[in-house]
Amino acid sequence: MRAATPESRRSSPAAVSAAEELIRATGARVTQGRILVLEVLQAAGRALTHHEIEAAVTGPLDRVTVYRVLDWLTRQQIAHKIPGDDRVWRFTIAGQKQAHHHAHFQCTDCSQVICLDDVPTTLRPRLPAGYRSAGVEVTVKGQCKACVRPAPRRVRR
Amino acid sequence: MRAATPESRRSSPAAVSAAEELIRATGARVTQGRILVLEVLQAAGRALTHHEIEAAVTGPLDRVTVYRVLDWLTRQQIAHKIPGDDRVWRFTIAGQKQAHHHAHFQCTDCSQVICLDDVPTTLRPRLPAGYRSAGVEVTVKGQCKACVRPAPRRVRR
DNA sequence: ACATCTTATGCAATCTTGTTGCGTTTGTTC
DNA sequence: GAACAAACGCAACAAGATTGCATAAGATGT
Ligand SMILES: [Mn+2]
Ligand SMILES: [Mn+2]
Ligand SMILES: [Zn+2]
Ligand SMILES: [Zn+2]
Repeated sequence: MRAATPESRRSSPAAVSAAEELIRATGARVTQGRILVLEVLQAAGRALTHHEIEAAVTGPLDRVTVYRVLDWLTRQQIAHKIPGDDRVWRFTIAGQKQAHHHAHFQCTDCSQVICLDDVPTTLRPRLPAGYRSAGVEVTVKGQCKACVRPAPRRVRR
Repeated sequence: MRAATPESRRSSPAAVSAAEELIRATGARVTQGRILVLEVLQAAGRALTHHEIEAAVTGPLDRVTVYRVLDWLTRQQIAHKIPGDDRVWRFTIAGQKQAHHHAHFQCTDCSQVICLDDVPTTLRPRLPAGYRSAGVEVTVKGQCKACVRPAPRRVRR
């Protein structure tokens, strides 16, 4: 809150990270786990699996805690939780503009997911009587940059 | 193949069911498991989970066999395999017209899936350089008829 | 700085969905 | 019916995710 706690050991630019700020704004506790996981998500340019997040976090953080932090971030709408064709959840930070209507790309080879922020999902599909629409999800299937190469390699998860 | 077989609408044990016909046409073996599972899918008006199919099959049929039959039906393109937000695959028979481009509806409350045959999925999203599109999947999220009622009940799987 | 209260965490156990290996049964062809 | 390959049943396995509970750590007030 107040200006500067003298915290300059870090090579990172901000004394209080953007992640920390975001978490504090929710009113909930600002914990190490939440900061670390959110920073990983913010640094990634794509959707990450639980495994990838756990591996990317600096220092030890329990598997279950990562699950719980991700669940919390999703409930706070700070993160997106995306189901994949490999039955693995992936998570991204939820930018402001991409709040509701945006599409995803998922690679049919390695299952990686990225957000396609500029794809308009303005369909208005006709539903059967009694059904209520709350939004449309568009997922482009195909090959990502890495997998479109001559010898498509199966990325190990 | 020819027009000949008149569709008897009887649900009584037919001499040769439509399911049996379809399976035989693939050239593979016409087994009890395949017939039973396919008949269940044909009778259902929506996408079914492995659990639902196993329960709906008359007589004992091993869990694993149901998985293998569903996998076979999918490879034969007789069935669709649809990923759900609850990490559970669902299966529908693949009608002729809905062969490739059609949308799905998934209920945010009970996770049920139905096919929306008449929704055009004609978007052509712009992908990052190097990415290759192989099709677009459109899923409408919302509440199904059962869950849109005054007291939305969580359907137990 | 300390005491206190609340919430989040670590760890083990458990659950759920789906897969694999292998010996036995069944469908098809001759 | 015999022979052969394909499919099946069963048990074990695997991976992702969840739950229960004792302990640790964040927040708040003094
Ligand atoms: Mn997204
Ligand atoms: Mn379908
Ligand atoms: Zn890929
Ligand atoms: Zn529903």
